[in-house]
Amino acid sequence: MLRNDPETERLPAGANGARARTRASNERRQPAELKHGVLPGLLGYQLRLAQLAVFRDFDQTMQDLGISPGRVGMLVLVGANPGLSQSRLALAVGLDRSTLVPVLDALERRGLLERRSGPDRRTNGLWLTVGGKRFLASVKRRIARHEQRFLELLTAAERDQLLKMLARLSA
Amino acid sequence: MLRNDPETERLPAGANGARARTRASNERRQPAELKHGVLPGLLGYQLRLAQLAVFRDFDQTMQDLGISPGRVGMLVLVGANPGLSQSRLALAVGLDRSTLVPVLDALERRGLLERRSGPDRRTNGLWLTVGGKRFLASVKRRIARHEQRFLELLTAAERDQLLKMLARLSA
DNA sequence: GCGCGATTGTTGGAAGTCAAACTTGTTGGG
DNA sequence: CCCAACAAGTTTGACTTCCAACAATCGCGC
Repeated sequence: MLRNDPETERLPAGANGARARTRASNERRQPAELKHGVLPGLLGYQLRLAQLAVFRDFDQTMQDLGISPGRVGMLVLVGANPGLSQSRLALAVGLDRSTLVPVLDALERRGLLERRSGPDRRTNGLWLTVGGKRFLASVKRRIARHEQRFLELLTAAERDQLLKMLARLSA
Repeated sequence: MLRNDPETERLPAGANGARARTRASNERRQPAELKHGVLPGLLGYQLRLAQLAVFRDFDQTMQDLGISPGRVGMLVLVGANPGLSQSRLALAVGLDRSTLVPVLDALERRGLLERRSGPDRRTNGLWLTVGGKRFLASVKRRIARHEQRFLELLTAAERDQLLKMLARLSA
C-alpha cells in the first residue's frame, strides 16, 4: 500500500518553455503546456484530483503504520459495529463481498481483527482484537492531524458547505 | 457498487426491534443500521463517495460505448494536444508510464488513436484517428448530458464554489 | 568527439478490484 | 415435511494499476 501516485497534475509552468528548440525539422514539437480540453470543467475530474490529493496526504500521515485509507475505514466501521458481517461491511465500504476476503485475511493475520462465528452458521461476525482497538485509537489521532491540514484550507462555513454539497452529489 | 450508505443515522426505530428474535442464545444480533463512526466527517470519505457516484453515472452514460472515464480523459487530452508523448499523457492523467502501454495498445487496436514516431527516436507521438475524432465528438455530447445531471443538483454559485474548493484541496 | 547520466517506452511481477460460479446454510410456500 | 429460492462466504479469472528493471536513445560537460 505504498500509495504515492506522484504528480497527478500541476505541470511545472514555464519549466521548459524557453528551450530555443534545436530541431525545426519537426514541426510537431511538443508545446510546453498541456491543453486540458474540457476536463477541468468536469466535476468528476476535479473530484478525482481532490480525492487523490487527500488520499496521498493520508498515506503520508499513516506511512509508518502501513495501512491504507480504505483499511482504516473498515477498522472504524468494525470498531463502531462489533460483530458486523462481511457482507454488510462490504456494502458499507463500497467493495465487493469477494474483495473483502483476502483483505480480512490480512487484517486477521496482522492481529487487528478476527472473524467469529455469527448468529447464523453462514455468517462471520467481525470484531476488533485488543490490539486492533489500540491500533485504531492511534490511527484516529493521526486522522485528526491529517484532517486538520485540509480543513485549514477552508473556512468553517466553506467546510460545512463542501460536505453538504458532496453529500448531495452522492445521494 | 450499489450505493448504500444511507443516512448515517435515521434508524427506522422499531424496524427489527419487534422481531421476537428466535434465538436469544446469541446476544450479538446485528443492529439494523450501521454506525459510521468518524467516517462521515472526513473529507476523504465524502470525496470518495461523491466521486463514486459521479463515476457510476458516467459509466452508465457511456455504457454502450464501452469506455471508462479515464480512457475518455486520454482521448480528450490527445485530441487537444496532437502528437502528445506517452510520458506526458501519463503525467497528465496521473497514471504510470508503464500502465499506459497496454491501454494505448487497446485504444490503438480499437482504431481510436495511433502512435506515430515522434520528434525523437525514443518518443511516440499520439494522434487521434479520424474515427477517434468522431468517437470523441459523440462522447463529448454525452458528457454534457451527464454533467448536466449533477450540476442541476447545485446552483450556479454553488457549482463555482465547489470547483474552486476542490481545486484548492488538490493544489 | 565521447561518455555518462537522464529520458522514453517497454516488460515482468505484485496488489487490489470486480463479476460469475460454487458451497454451505437458511427460509418460506406447497 | 420438502424443496426451491435466497443469502453468506469463498474461489477463480480478468482488469487495472503500481513499481523496479531494462534497452534504446538523447544531451550535456569535459
